Amino acid sequence: MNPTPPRKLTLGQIGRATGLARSSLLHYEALGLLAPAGRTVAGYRLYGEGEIERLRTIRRYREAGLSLAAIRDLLASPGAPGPQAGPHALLESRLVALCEEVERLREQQRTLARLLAAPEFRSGHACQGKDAWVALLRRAGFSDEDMGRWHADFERENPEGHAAFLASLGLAPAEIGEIRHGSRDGAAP
Amino acid sequence: MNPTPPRKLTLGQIGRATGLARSSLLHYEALGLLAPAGRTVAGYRLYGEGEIERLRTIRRYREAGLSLAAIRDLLASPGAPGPQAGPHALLESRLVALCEEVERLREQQRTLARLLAAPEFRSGHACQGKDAWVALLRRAGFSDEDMGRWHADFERENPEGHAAFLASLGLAPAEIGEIRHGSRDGAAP
DNA sequence: TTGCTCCTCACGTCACGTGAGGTGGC
DNA sequence: TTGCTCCTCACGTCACGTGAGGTGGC
Repeated sequence: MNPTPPRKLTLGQIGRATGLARSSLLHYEALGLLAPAGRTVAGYRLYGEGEIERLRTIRRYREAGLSLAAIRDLLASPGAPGPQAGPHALLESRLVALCEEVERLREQQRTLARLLAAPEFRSGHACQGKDAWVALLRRAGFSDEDMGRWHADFERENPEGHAAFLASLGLAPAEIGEIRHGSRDGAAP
Repeated sequence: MNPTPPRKLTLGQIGRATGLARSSLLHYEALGLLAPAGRTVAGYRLYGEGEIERLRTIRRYREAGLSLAAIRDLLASPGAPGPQAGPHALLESRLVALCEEVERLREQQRTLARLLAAPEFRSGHACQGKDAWVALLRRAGFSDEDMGRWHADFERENPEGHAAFLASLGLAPAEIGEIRHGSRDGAAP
């Protein structure tokens, strides 16, 4: 008669089933995000289908970078209650905030490239040429446009330093002038 | 004779001079990154030119996203000692690691967009149309190419969901087919 | 005397990770 | 009996932020 009673999982089992660490699950429990469905006589936590679903939802939100506090609010709100603070608005604001985060990291990359271009770092080391430099920036995710912007910023804030750096890459004077002042008159894409 | 004895600064003053919070300076001191040049009789910390320079260096590295431990190592190493772990290699590896960070955040953005495109979030709310949706993704830093990739991923992993979402934006069937299957035969860039 | 700055603990933040010391189940 | 899993504290991580309670300097 009973259509296979739903199998209950222990902590480690539900962790593996949802791809979360045991410590994470215990942490969620401590925060009131997720309680086990019950316990065995020995005190082992037991979880059912509902908990698995809830954990999958939590995991999705975590992958979207939401804080556990935000997730608690989202799971608590039935539909879309408040005027501004509904779940929809929360996800939207996170989406836009991530854009600012990305911009911050890209700024850090530009700062690092500037540090690496400084004489202290260019001298002692095995002095790399242009190709190695470009390859490094490519690995760092710089597009052609990013590189152009980076050179323009460098030129604006420290023209002599920029020139010295380009020379240290082993570039010919003509090429240096082109990069510094973008005299690409004759070239058509 | 004395060419103006170098003015010593207190904690708050050097904080303002370098753009760092008092708590940060105290923290750096606790970690052994920066010690005051001396103290007044009353115990006030006093900093000189050397400390200002050192703090500016620390700040530059922090802006590049280096950890305080990494900065300690950088400031301790005289030139480029080890085989791999020199300052140059450290900055390079951070530069590349940031690229992976950026990719992670962009992945979070795609996840969020998928969540916002789900029926739960499309229904209850004031159902926005195509323009509002595109504007949101633009604000989040999505390029045309990013949007194209996002739709392609969505289509691959959940074709019906994708179709339903596009319909909920108020698009015409022809437009929907175009986005789903990229039938842009007649268009030339 | 009134603000302002400075001092030294010491605890909080965030999402867990990592033992320590002990027990249950096959 | 041997592994394996589970339990409950409790402290560590990272770079600070934030008081609490008290003192110096103009």
